[in-house]
Amino acid sequence: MSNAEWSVPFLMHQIASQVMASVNRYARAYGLKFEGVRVLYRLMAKDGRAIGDLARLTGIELSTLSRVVSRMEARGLVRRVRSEKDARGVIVFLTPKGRALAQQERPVYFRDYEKVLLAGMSPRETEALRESLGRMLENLNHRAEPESSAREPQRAAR
Amino acid sequence: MSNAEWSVPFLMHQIASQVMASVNRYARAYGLKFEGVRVLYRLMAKDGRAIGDLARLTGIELSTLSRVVSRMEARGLVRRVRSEKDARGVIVFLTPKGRALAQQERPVYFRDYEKVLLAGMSPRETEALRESLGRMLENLNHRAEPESSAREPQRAAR
DNA sequence: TAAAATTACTTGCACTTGCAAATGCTCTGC
DNA sequence: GCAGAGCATTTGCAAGTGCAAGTAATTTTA
Repeated sequence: MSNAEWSVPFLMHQIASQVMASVNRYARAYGLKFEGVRVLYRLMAKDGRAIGDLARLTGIELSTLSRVVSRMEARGLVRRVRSEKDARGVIVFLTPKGRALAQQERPVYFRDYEKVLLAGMSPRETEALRESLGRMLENLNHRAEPESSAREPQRAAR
Repeated sequence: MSNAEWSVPFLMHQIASQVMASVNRYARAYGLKFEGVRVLYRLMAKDGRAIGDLARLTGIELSTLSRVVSRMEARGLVRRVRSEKDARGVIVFLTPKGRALAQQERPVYFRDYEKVLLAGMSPRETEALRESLGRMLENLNHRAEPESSAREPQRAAR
């Protein structure tokens, strides 16, 4: 029975957090972090989204995302517009500047990091990997917490 | 050409950060976060490690880790001992309490989260996945930043 | 063998985060 | 058509984070 540090969740975390740290260092030059980059790309795929939709799509916590968007807005990458249909909601749009940045930096995240990670793998292997990742994401979204299997955290050690 | 949000680094991040958030919520009951859990497990595999080694192993930033260890120490889970061989170094040991906690909670992270992620996959598929993850981790550790492929971040937009 | 460089951590600081509470809208039932 | 419930988002606050600058010990170098 191998070490917990080699379980899939830990491996994923290890890899993802290293990539994220690297992206953060890189993206600092234009005032973004990984989360901001992700928002940019989501808006590239479909512009004009509610904050809550972005949060659900990216898995970023709502209040965090609200502030991420604020910073992006301050940098002129996106713009908030109060929804006309429902004045509670805020719709986020890319500005031309934001669009240009996404276009310009896309290869870095989309191709370069992927290239590093997938180095030495066969197309068959990367295809299988991509599929497994998709599956895991679905699994997560359908059953977020693993309370299925056990007790609640009941110790109030705080 | 598909969307950047479906590239491997992004997928990994999405999955890992959701798991991490879930672990954080769960582990809060006994005052830990994912990083603390990881330290616990690393020490279970081999007790008595230098802070720097732990940082390298886990990929956690050194100063962050130093403080993670401080908090764990304050909770009585680990103990710092100044190294005798090299008085610059600090060796971190599990306390009985820390060991007990790791033992008790291991299934949650080791089995339960893995179960959620891997639901519906064949043994063959999970084996391939595990191998791919290992490969990616190696790739990262051998070539951390993707500056290989392109320009430096030269805009000083700050 | 003493200054200089290096290593191993820790700390100060400015900033970011997540939760909980607040704000400001909209819908429901009566 | 208005009180109360329910949403979408923002904000206050108490931690936590990463970088840069310390501190302290060791190794290198001249």
